[in-house]
Amino acid sequence: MVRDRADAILALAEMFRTYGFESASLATIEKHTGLGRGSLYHFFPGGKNDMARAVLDEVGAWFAREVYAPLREDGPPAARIEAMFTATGAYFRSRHLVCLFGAMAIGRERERFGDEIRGYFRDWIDALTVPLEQSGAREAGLLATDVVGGIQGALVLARALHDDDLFTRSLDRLQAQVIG
Amino acid sequence: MVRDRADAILALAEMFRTYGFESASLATIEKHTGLGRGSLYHFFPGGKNDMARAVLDEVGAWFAREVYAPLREDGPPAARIEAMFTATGAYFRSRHLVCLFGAMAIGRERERFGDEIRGYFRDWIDALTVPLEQSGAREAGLLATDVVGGIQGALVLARALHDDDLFTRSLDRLQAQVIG
DNA sequence: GGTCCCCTTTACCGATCGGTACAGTCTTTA
DNA sequence: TAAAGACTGTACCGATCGGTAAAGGGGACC
Repeated sequence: MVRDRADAILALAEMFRTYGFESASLATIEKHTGLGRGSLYHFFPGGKNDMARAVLDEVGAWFAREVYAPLREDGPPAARIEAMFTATGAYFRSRHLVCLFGAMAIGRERERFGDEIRGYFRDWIDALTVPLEQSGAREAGLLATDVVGGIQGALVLARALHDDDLFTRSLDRLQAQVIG
Repeated sequence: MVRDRADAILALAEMFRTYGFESASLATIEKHTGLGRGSLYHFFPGGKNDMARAVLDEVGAWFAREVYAPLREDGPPAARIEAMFTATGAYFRSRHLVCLFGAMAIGRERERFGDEIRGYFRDWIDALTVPLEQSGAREAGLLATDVVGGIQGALVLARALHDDDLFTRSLDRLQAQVIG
């Protein structure tokens, strides 16, 4: 089960997606991670704040590595954009259609983690702008904003309507909209 | 200040937008509404659950009256769609760019208020589908889904980036996309 | 004036909150 | 084998949580 800090971070991320950051109590965290209070405060001396920061770091690093960096690589822009949709689609589908940064942006956590949230979306939009521009799109920056926003909206709507396929099909339409 | 139940509901809605439903404590609610605990439980015998349901009812009724119904009226479809963007844009801009239903869809409140959340978005999409279809759009239902999702995404992104104008401009682009 | 009813105030409840303290148990290293 | 450091279990802390009980205030109506 949970063996070290890295494992704990993954379990915490899953928890925060399910319960939300503020509503995830330490008792619930203990139960879901299998870690006692002493262990939790050993790995995260700052308590829940440290846990959230570690989770956001992990997720942010994943996106930087698996999404943002590939968007800037060489090769056909359309293929890179398609890879982004594939990667992010699979990511959120296997994570209850919750984007932790998006959820925190909507809630009060925005005050505490504003910089991390802003950085996540800024980096995503900036990275997506690159291949869009290379593929000859006018206003690539605005288009990238609409695509990232469209993905976030699809998450909200799919969760609201309990319709996982809606998310998949929305992403398909977004993709078709930017690459023929 | 808060004189009756209707006033209280407006104050509660403002509170839930700021703090989120689960994180808004009764102490905070007392302070923001100016109502004592006895008064709150007099107006809302079921506690926070009743408060949330009353708030969702009020918001839902507002959208039904000010957004969904006008979308189904007579007249030029494009004008009705434009009116929807104007009304919802002004609504969310004056409410901290938070959609209570969207926020609850992302969070754990979805379990408790799933029917209300689902109804809100279903009604919105269904109503928007009408003028889109009348204006000759192919796949009007899917287009309506994308527009409603786009608005939700714009809310998330604008809050994440602390950029109110981003919300306005995103809505402008969405509008231009569906009505020339 | 008396009586009802809507609303409010206040005190209180057990449960749970996030966090701390600290002794104890492993595993690693010398 | 001994010491050290990484990790864990448990008891505990004051504060706050959502909710309840009951007495009192203040008009409206008879």
